[in-house]
This record gives sequence, structure tokens and C-alpha cells, in this order.
Amino acid sequence: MVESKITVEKREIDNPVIETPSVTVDIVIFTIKDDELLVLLIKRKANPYMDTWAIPGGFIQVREKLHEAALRELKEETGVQNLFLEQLYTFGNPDRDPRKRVITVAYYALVSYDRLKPKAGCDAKEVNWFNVKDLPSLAFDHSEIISIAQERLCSKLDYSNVVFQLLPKEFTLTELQKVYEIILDRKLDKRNFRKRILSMNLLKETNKTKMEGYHRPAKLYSFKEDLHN
Amino acid sequence: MVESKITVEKREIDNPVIETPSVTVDIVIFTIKDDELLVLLIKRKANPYMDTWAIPGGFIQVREKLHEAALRELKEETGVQNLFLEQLYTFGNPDRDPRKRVITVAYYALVSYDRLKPKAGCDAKEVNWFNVKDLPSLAFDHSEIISIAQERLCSKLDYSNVVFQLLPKEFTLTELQKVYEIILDRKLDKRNFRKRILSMNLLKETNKTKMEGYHRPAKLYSFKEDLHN
DNA sequence: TGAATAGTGTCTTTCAGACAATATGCC
DNA sequence: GGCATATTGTCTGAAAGACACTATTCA
Repeated sequence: MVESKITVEKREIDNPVIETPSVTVDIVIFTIKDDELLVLLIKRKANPYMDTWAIPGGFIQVREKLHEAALRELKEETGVQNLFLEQLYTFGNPDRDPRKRVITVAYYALVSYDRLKPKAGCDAKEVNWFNVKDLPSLAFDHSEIISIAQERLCSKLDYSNVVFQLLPKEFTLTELQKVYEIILDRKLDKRNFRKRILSMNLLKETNKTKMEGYHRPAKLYSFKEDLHN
Repeated sequence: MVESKITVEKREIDNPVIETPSVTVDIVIFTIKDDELLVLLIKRKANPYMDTWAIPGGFIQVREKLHEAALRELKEETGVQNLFLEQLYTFGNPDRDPRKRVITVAYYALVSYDRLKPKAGCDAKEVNWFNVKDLPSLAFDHSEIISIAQERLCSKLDYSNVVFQLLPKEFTLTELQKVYEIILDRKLDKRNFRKRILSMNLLKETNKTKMEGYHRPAKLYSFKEDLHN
């Protein structure tokens, strides 16, 4: 913010052409399907990294907040608007984009798979969900961004209810536990999990049950509030 | 990263002139002196916010990493190079700078007061340390940045040893506790504090002691490693 | 009644927090 | 001895983790 004389002089010496960096917003969009944690990727149609998979993103518009830019991108790709979205980190190494200096403010989001819009409507973009454990080679530093997002997501589980975004309105405790297990990539003890979750006092018991197969049906729960962070 | 047709079109409609945002790095520099948590501020000598206090910062140079830019700013202001420095958050509301769109990647740092360079050598900048509890009115959204930095610092205390940056190489447990108390802004129980800190196994007992007044001298400790996060 | 999942309780360990007496050094 | 700070341990309550049996539904 403060314009230091020293800075300006150095810039002019190092780089006579005034070159301002571009700023983009990129989003790691997570969902869960078939017991796998998935990330949304888009195949690039232009250089650099033509035909390489990348996380969705784009330049910020002049009058828009960073968070709004992220929401916009998110909506373009998934059709979803209300969900968990949080700033992750800003990546700005000078060589992360071979063309020119591009600084990206990375966000991550959680989307319930069944709220997604039918895939890729009008635009011809190639879009796909990939298992985080089995990602293709990615453009730019997007691999790093995803792995940092994944770490952050894991640590968020401990002290927040973000994960509720990944579930339908009503769900069983087993389904909830499954989501935790998929994200953390390890098994949890059923009794301890239920004890902990219920003691958080975020869940509301409905009087419905869910039958799935020839066995005892499970109670359905919902969230008390829509707070999600 | 991905250049979406939709995005480009919208930008052209909303704003025919291509206007790229500027990117700065701003730093909240904390230190402790006389039992107070201080923040370094600089009085602006240009508009906007001429003569208003602000946290130090500046434009990033074309070939420099974000972290390096923060280090450079930090060194310019404090003369200190090796310390705790961490990215805090990126602030980019379109109206945070009245001139034009400026996005700032905020960092925060901890500096031991006695490693600081003698204040403001050659440059005529007006620089000063302020108690975080008694800050003047600040330029831009710098108040918000500082308060977020302060929150982050508090929560970092629980699970890291960042605070060790604020102490000389060798220090007593009472001094260490004082630093915690100043940052958290509350008293801690001496026995519980010592129990917890020592159980972290980060401290090395030296065989020196420190006399200060007419009473029992205290053992000096140092850190086992230079890891600081 | 068999198959399949839902649902539940106890014990142990660990950690945080409340709380007060003794030790050491110098005047 | 007096003063001032350093140093130390116990108890209690809460939370996390290990661990196994009963309940319910339908074929």
C-alpha cells in the first residue's frame, strides 16, 4: 500500500517496462460420489498447457470482490450458489505461468453432488470430476493448490461443520460418518463418532427413517442451522 | 487460470477499458516491548490517505515471489531477516483503494524487539510502533487486516512455537509466559503453563541462570530447534 | 431364523484447569 | 530474617479412543 521510493526505483531498473501482474481466482471444488472425494477439473483449450487439466478459475472483474469472483466461477461450473466457499491461499511465484506474471487467489468449495447442474450445458468445455487420489498431470501449480486445499479441508473437519454441505438435507449418521472417512481417508469408530457429533448439538433428529436394503432402517437427521463454517 | 469465454465477454461489457488490478504485499509486523503487543505503522506521505498511518507494504516486483516481497518489505522496515513470516489473507474488495483496484496479499510477522535496526535510518519516513490495543485511525482496510492478524496470532499460539521469535536466544519461563499473556491478553496459571510448555519438548534447559533483582534467579532456557511454525 | 446394518455404554487415558506451599538468592 | 520471585504436584472434570453386543427390518 505504501509506495516506497526504493521499490519504485528497483522496479524501473529491473524492468523498464511497467508490467503489472494479472490476478485470477482459482477454485478447488470438492464433492463426494461413490465413496470417493472428487475434484472438478477442466481441460484447457488454449496455451499454455493446452489440453492439460486444470482447476476452474478466471480473471477477476473490475468491480467484483474476490469472494464474488470465486462464487461466479463456481456457479458457472457447477450451477450451485449456496455452499461452503473459503479463501485458501494466494499463489504468486513469478514463474508459475510461463506467459506472464499471474497471481492467483485460490479458494476451495464443497458441493453436494446431487445439487450439481447437469454437466456442462451449452459450453463445449471438457469438464470432469477426478478422484483426488488419482489426479492427472495438471497445469501450472494446480497440483500443489489441490493438495493444500485437501489438507485444509481435513483440518477444518475437526472444528467446523463444513462437511454438511456435501450431504442432502436429510441424512443418516452412517452417511455422515462415511463423508468424514472419505475426506480423512481412514476408518472411524462408529460409537465414538456418533458420540462426538451428537454432542456438538448441531443435528436435529427427524422422525423419518431411511430404508436401504433388507435390514434395520436408519434415523434421518438434519442440521439445526445453516451456519457453515 | 482457465480463460473462459464468458468471463472475457462480461468484462468487456462491464468495463470496456481493460483495467488490471495492482497487487501489493502488506505486512503486519508485531513485536513486544514493555509488556505491550506493538504493531509497526508508517505515516503515508502521499494520497490517498496522506498523513494517515498504515501498515508497511508495497508493490511486488516482477521477478519476486510473494513471500520474498514480504521479506523485502520487512527488511526495509526493521532490518531483520530471519523471523516468522506467514501469509495471512488476501484482501481485494474493489473499493478498498479509492484510486484504483488494488489487491493486497497480507502477511504477518513476529520480530524480537531487540533485534530491530535502529529506527528509520536514512529515509525520512515517519515510522512508529503502536500498541495494538490503541491504534490510530488507519488507511485503507488496514484496521481489519491487523485485527485478523491478531486473531490468527492468538490461535497460532496453541499449536506452534512462533512466539519464540519474540524472545532472545535464552530466556526464562517467566519471560516466555509473559509473552503468551501479552498476546492473549489474559493471565495464565504459572504451574499449568510450565507443565504444558515443558511437555511440548521444545525447550532445552541451559545451565545458566538470570538474576534480576534481589531474589532467586531463574533458569535460562533455549529452543531445541529453529523450526518456527 | 438368517442376513445386514442400526444403535448403544463402559473403561481408560490424556489434557486442561483450579489451586498453595516451599526454595533460593540477596539485602 | 525479610523480601521477592522461582519452582513444584495434586485433584477434578472433560474429551478422545479402544472395544462388543443388542435391535430391527425384511427375505
